[in-house]
Amino acid sequence: MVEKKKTRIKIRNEEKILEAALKLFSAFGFHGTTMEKIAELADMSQPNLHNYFKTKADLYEAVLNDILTLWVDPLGNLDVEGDPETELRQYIFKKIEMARKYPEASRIFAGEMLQGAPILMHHLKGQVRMKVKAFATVIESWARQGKIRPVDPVHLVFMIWASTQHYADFMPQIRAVMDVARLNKADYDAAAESICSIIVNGLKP
Amino acid sequence: MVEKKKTRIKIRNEEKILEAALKLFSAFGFHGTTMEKIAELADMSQPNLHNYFKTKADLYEAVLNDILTLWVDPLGNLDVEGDPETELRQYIFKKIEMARKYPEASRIFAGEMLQGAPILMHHLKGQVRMKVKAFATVIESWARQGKIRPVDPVHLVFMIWASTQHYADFMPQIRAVMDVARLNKADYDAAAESICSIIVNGLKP
DNA sequence: CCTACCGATCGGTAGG
DNA sequence: CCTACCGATCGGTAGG
Repeated sequence: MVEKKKTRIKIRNEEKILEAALKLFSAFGFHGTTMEKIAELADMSQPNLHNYFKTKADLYEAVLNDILTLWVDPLGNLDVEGDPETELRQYIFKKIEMARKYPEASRIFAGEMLQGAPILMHHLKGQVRMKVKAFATVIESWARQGKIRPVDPVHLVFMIWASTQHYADFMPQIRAVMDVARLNKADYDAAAESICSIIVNGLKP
Repeated sequence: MVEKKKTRIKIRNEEKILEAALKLFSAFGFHGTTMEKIAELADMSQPNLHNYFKTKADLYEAVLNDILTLWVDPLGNLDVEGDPETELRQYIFKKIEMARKYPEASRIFAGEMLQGAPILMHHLKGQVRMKVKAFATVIESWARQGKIRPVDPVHLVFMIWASTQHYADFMPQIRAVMDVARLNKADYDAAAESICSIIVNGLKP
């Protein structure tokens, strides 16, 4: 059997396809992306893609699943024992950093939302809701202890997610308004700092 | 000439087409929407659409232009003479109300952003930047007068836009997390109230 | 993994 | 404003 060699190439190719697909799907959406373009970017023939992913829809789902772990998981959680200011700052900076490092992932999720999240709905009701519940528990505990002002934790988490992901999803508007060709790390940090200062101060008792 | 009668029907049909196109483009994107489907929803034959809009791209642009006035304009502005809390509350509630009443408009803009805003870029560098400049002037004036804490006005306005539009653009996630089939007016108001309280308190000197 | 190719869909036009 | 239809594109398969 020469399976070993084949398998290594297969794995490499699968990665190349997923990478190319992520870039194109995030930039042009599902219907705006052709298998031909993905094949081109992955440096393969178009029919060959179907040896790795049966259909275009399968490939799209694979891309979504691929980034789901990367997107939802490493977010971590607030430590109820920690100081609200420190914990929230950490959380917000982590989110901004993800918008900076993985803008395609952010955009593909946003695109899914805009279209009603047909594929992601299942995860939204599972993983994502759990994340929010955990977040809410900590916020409510802090409020009870008088460490922060009482606030609806669900709207708070939406506010944080929206404000941070905005820097990936609405990039063209941000570049146009700020009049820069590209945002550098300092710009993202300044954004995170602004968001932090408003939210942290906004939650002071 | 029977032009008068014809014109009236033509105007009515054009409206029907634009309405149908807005719904479908916002739900499925440009490439995910077919002229056939638009025709169906507008209750006309597909070839007849081309009598009103030469190409699909033209129709799409017409939809964008149509909502641009509705979206950017009536936002109004902050009154520098006014009380920061009152003014910001009004602004945020107006934005949430727009997300509630015109979610399709919000989503079509978001979709455009995700794809790099090829058509909207011109307006982003014009109208939208002007709006931000005007907003920034008021914020900075308030900060100088000591009415609010100094804060980067650009990041502040992005924060407000992102947080409010989120309730239109990320509807599926919001419904899944809140575990409701539909958000009613009270839900939107509660969201606006949460956003307001954090931002207004966050800006207190 | 490639060449060749099919069937379906879609935007747009002709012609009345 | 309709019927009929064309040309191009695209996802996917056959067969080797």
